[in-house]
Amino acid sequence: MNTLSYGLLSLLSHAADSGYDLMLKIQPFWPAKHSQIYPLLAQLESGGYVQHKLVVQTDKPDKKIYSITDKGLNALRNWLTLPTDEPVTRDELVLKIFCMEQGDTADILHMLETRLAYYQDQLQWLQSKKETYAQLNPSPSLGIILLMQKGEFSVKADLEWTQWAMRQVIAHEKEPNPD
Amino acid sequence: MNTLSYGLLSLLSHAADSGYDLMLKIQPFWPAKHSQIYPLLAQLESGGYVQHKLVVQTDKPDKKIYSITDKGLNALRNWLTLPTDEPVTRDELVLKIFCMEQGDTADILHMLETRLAYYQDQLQWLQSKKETYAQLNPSPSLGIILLMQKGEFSVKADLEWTQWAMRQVIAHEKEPNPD
DNA sequence: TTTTTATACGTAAATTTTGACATATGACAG
DNA sequence: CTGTCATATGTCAAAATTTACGTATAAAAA
Repeated sequence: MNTLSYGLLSLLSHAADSGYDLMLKIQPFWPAKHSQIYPLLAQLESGGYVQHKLVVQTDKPDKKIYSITDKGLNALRNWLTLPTDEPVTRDELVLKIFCMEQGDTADILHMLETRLAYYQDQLQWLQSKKETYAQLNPSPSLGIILLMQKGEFSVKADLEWTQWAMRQVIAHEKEPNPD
Repeated sequence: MNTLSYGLLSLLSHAADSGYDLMLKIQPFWPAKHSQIYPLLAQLESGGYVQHKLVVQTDKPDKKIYSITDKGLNALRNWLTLPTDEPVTRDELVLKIFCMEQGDTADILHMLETRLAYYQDQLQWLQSKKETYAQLNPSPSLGIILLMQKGEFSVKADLEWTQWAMRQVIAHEKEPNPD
């Protein structure tokens, strides 16, 4: 039982879902491809943590709807009492910033612009999620509210940094020698 | 040539360094164990991107000091012009928050307290780094300044969220039924 | 009408990352 | 004087993750 397995159980503790949709929904929290999700769900099922029923669809391919079992819920509750790993972030951009003096200012600015657009998309996505969730759900889950807020705090800080960094890079280019 | 390889070249573009110290220095940007660093440095050397000389020490074990070659610098400069991967963050805490309703409030609060201490340590480390760097270096590298600021923006946002989340959890516990 | 996109599942190979095992020196604490 | 810690390098196995290969349906776009 690795962290991704618990992540899947965590999603399933809210509602039963297909492997395909679990894969889509877990992306913001723990990026994983379907080639990792499907075998893991089979493994969880063989361990008795989840079970599935086949749902036949006419407009789309048939799917397997997984639901969490009592054993799965117990495993989840126990996991919540265990020490929590520190977060891990890997960002190619920071490695490039570290040696930015080696490259052209235009390339660095282009990289920062692309990243800015990425963060803006993220923020828009978050805010639309927030709206639709508030509309659909009368008594929202505290956990989901906390997570949406975490995302917003984080992306806004990244967004501000990117804009600040772009200004710094431009200022540095215009005034390379202050004497 | 994967991202970690470029990360090592990026560090080496500032100064020659040992595998051990490169391993320590790259942690904040791209976590990696020495078992990953040493073979990669050997691979980079066989590719002609870096070279090393043995430095004999009396008080400590001997070490290999790696330096970047012209070929390495060219590879680094080319890398700066290529598209940049999106950042990847994996945080067990957010998966736990998602199903926090399944556990005890005390366990969740304990998790958040531990995380709070972690972020406070990070912030302290960053600010001490900032000071020592400013003192040691008369003309600081723009890249390093940008990165230290990025870290500070990010950790401060995480810190604020954690404190906010703890207040939310406490409020939610005290007033579970508003009617 | 052909191609692309989204849905939906699956496996196999390659890459990346972690954890364990291994050795060695000097300092420092118990 | 014995164990632990920081330094320093290395290999090997296992686990986690990504990329590629593979099938299939239906809608939408080109």
